[in-house]
Amino acid sequence: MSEHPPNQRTTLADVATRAGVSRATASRALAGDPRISDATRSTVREAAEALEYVPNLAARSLRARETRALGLVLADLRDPVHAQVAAGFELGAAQAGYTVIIVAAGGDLAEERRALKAFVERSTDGICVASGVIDPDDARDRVGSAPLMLIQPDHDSLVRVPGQGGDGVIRADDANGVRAAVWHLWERGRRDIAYLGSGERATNHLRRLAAASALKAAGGPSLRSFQVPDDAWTRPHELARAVSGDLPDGVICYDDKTALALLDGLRGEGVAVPQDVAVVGFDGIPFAALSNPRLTTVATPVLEMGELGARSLVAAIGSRQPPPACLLPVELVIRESSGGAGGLREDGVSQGTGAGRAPRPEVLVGG
Amino acid sequence: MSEHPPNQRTTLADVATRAGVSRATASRALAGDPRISDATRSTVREAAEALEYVPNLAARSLRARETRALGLVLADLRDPVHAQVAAGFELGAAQAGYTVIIVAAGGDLAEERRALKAFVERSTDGICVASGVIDPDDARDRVGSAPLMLIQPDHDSLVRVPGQGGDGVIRADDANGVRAAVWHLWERGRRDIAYLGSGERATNHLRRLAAASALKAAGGPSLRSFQVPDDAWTRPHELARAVSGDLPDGVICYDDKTALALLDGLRGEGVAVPQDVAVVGFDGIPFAALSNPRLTTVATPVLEMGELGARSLVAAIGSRQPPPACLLPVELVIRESSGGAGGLREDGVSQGTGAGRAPRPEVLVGG
DNA sequence: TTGTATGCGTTATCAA
DNA sequence: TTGATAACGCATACAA
Repeated sequence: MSEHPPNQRTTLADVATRAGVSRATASRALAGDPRISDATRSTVREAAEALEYVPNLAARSLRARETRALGLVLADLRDPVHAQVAAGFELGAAQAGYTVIIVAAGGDLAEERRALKAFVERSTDGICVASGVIDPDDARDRVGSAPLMLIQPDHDSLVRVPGQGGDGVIRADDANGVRAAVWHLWERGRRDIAYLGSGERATNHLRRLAAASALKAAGGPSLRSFQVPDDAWTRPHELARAVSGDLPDGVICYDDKTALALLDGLRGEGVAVPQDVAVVGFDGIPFAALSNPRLTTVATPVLEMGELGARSLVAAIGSRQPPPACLLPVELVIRESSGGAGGLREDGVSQGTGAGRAPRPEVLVGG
Repeated sequence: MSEHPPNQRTTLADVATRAGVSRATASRALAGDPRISDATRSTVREAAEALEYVPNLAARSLRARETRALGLVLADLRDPVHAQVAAGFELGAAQAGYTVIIVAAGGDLAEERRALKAFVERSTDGICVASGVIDPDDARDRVGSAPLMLIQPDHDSLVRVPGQGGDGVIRADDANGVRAAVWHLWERGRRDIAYLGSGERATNHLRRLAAASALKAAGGPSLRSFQVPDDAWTRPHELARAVSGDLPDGVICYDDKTALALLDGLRGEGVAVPQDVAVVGFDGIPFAALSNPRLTTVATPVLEMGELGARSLVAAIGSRQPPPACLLPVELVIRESSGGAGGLREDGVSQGTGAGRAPRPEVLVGG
């Protein structure tokens, strides 16, 4: 506390001095306090302008006990789905005047915990975990009194709790989407249907279970199942070989990345899609509409989920109520990889996910 | 300052009290100050543990004049390239113990300025603008004394300044990459080469100019040129129609999104790639390796650029030196859409960009 | 309508 | 080795 590196930032006190008023008055004037006379208000504003005053939010936060910042933990920004969620979250936050701190935890439990701790240290006004592997209850414990949202949590407890999940959980209706995919394949005459799973976590199990039960309900044989590692999509040959040995006539993939890689790999094997096998993806990333053949997929409203996450947090901050749970509808987008729309037009690519913005009660079919 | 919502967070004072020491001692003990006796240190640590003490970074920042936070402005997280840059930036920041505030400015100048202001208000220790449209000098003015990095700035001044650009500018060697693409097409016997530009900003012009001069240098005819809006990739038909009316035999696209959409659109028009026209993209996004035909592209080290951005900021913060400029090499990845590697093996998809991590002096060819 | 004084939770200075 | 105390920059309760 002695070296004055001469470029100290101008502070409220400087503004006050220049305007010839007290710090309190300067503060109130800039805050738009109605009790301040127009004359002083403009004097102060001019002084602030002239000195290029920028408020110090650390100080303000300390005093006001709010940071106007939200924390977002996610697995990996490189993944188009997570990036989309992040984009929506940032959008929702920005609209409400909040800034976003993002931590990529790589699907690692310890990292997720560290991220939560970082957010608590920074006193973020709200915290969101997207696709987290952390136990929701554990997460709730760690965030203290800050409102918490969980978007598509990937923890086992979710498999046991069908439907919405607890407070503050935003989920897509994965089960319904997978069901629609199975029905679609069934309707196209496919009977030897397989689920190609990637990763070993809860959402994967959930989707597999949904596929199995849908196939059973349709009166089909039991679901075939393939399981590949998380990063298998980076090795299309391997992916295709896993499936082509005993080729089903329909494959529902864990996600679009995997499905697109499978398409690529199958082409290498000389397997024709959809003639030899129909392929369905999951997520509805934009590139699913640009593949050859174009990919039939269960589109989830990822951007909307992120946006809703942020909005819910903001609402919870304002109301001091816990944010509600929400189950968002998904949409089966039928394209070439499963034989096409059959008379209906196919949908094109869009900036969004292909899913409608407004929650709708049923699984939608078509584009 | 009177209502005690009983769940006040435990503060350092609480820890000190419980440990029976002064706040100063508690602070030093937790900071690992060597002058504190082992006995008190552990007493304090236990107290902190027992009370689940979490330091308040706002207070610390206020006092210490550093936030250990970095600000990142980018256009849109939905874009795979920007998301990749963000991922690299977050990675580099996290490795150095910094957290990242991200603002998506949508390529809008006013938003970018607002973002910079927000970062200054939050006293981020360093600021990075990725693909910003803001004038670099303007940006430097606005960040005050905080170190600033610019990753692939998209401002006209960059067209005029070949090579590196000023301090703190990280660029990929776009011009060289485009040149390599032109040579590649030329070598494959393509003569009627076109550039398909998207957007109206500087990087687009830069790439077009590079293509034109390379074609001229090769002794070819003058470069044909198509220009489509930023979001044209969401309308593949339109994109294809723009080109197919007077079809060139080689097209270099502004980016991979556009190239992939073009592939899709051309398929609709019955145009064969690469037989009728060779297509080259730019960026090296993972899905470029999964298209059908797989996309030849100029791969840029996007993840590395983000990571380098963060590292450079951290270095600048430590050294109080302005961060240096850096021009990163790109890599022409030859795949099917331009006729394939011709004897060389083609590369597969990888998590990264396909470009080498270490800067290398020349444009690389092949996978 | 404005000013005075205090405290938000830390860390650093100085003294013991 | 530790403690008292003063800031950091701001917003507010209370006085005037």
